[in-house]
Amino acid sequence: MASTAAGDGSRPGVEGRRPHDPRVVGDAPARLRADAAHNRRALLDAASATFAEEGMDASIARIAARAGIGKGTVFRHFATKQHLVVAIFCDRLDRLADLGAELSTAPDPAAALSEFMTVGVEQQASDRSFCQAATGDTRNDPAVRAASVRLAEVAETLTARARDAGSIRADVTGQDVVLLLGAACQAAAPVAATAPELWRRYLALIFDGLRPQAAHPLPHPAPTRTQLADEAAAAGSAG
Amino acid sequence: MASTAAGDGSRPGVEGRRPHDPRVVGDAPARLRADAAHNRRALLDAASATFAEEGMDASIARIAARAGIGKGTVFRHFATKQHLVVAIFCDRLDRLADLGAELSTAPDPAAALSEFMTVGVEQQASDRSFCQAATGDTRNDPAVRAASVRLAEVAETLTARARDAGSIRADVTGQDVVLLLGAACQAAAPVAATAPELWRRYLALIFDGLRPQAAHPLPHPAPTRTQLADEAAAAGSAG
DNA sequence: ACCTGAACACCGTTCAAGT
DNA sequence: ACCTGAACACCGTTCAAGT
Repeated sequence: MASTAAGDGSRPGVEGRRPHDPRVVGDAPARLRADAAHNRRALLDAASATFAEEGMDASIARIAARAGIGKGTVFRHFATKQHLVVAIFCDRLDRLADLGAELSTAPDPAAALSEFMTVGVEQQASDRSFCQAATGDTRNDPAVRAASVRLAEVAETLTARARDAGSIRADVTGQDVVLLLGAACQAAAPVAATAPELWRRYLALIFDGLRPQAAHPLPHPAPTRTQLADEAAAAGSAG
Repeated sequence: MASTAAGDGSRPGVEGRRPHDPRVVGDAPARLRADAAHNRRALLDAASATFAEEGMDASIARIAARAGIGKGTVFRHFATKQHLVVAIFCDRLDRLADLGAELSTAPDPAAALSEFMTVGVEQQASDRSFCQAATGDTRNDPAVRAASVRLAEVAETLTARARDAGSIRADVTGQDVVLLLGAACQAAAPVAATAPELWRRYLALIFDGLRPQAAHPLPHPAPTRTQLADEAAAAGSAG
């Protein structure tokens, strides 16, 4: 339905791996032939919509058909289904970070933080694949980690401003805020079909927990900025 | 590793479907032959441990091998992989409900609710399949719905006591409490490998949101007790 | 350089043959 | 009544053949 697109094709470096693979590893936007660029865009659009509707286990065949391309073409653009998921997931994170950056100069810090969180949860709640990707191996991908770090930095700016204004307790970080987006989404997920706006309730409840009025000492320190990177190593050695 | 078991085989009715299938649909514990009962137990133990370690996409072949039985035997006991997941998931829910029932007569209502939530999140945080099951189609299974309803009722008892004692805000229900368990778990999940106890931080943060001190009006009503049942119908017609 | 569908490997599920 | 592994269908991935 929605013609919303994932990515703009400007970061195709990380995914494909073939003998004559034209894609580069840096952020230089490798020039694609016109038909390839068109197919890539159609693929990302189809995948984005299909994953949102059906979750991460939607089949590649369905996505390829929806995009009007052959199955093989999917794997020319993305070495693996996982890489395709990563590209879309990163795009969502980037978009939210962009919004956060805009909001970081808004006049009311508490309202800005609230708006940021609201959009973040809304984005996740309408996408069946988002929570799956956030929990699964997807988060260990380098590109996802990079996008996550940037998102956490933007969130930290928003959080610091709200904290300085006294709207938010002192012991909460931007990383906390980002992680709590998934929390609100997950709480509402089991009843999403009958109460699609329920996430607003749990976001509000969680936001009340961020306020200074009810603050009790937290039993565990906030995750560090590099902990997500360590996470990948830990997962690798554990698997 | 752990010899923890899922279920006690006393509710085998819902899953299997074969020509000479001996299992009944009610709660009468169909008498299994000694070898069948033994295999069933081994299967549940192996599946419980494997799903916890590797998540829901662990292969049936691995589980069967771990249990020391043939692949075919798995499907004699559970018509589908999903049914196996359901059996284990229900058992987790039941165990938590049991704990809640015990805690409902504890002297300190707020401490009892906190203890209930702590054990609930702890259980989920150490099980890679739990969040997946809570988000996926698993929750639409009738047996899961029944277990969820019972869990919500127990939680409501605990919540009502804490509410009456003035420890918890008036607009929060037992259903909310149950859904927020998944929230705390999900928030911590992305960093679980490097900070396995991080969920304590988010549970504490969420619990602070339940206190009356920071309460602001909630923008959405609590889910109703029957909403989970409606959920299954909605999901069915939508798919 | 890029596209494609046939071919391969893997996994959930079925079933005929065993005890 | 129950167990088992070979057989089937499906899906992610590869690759030789096309333009």
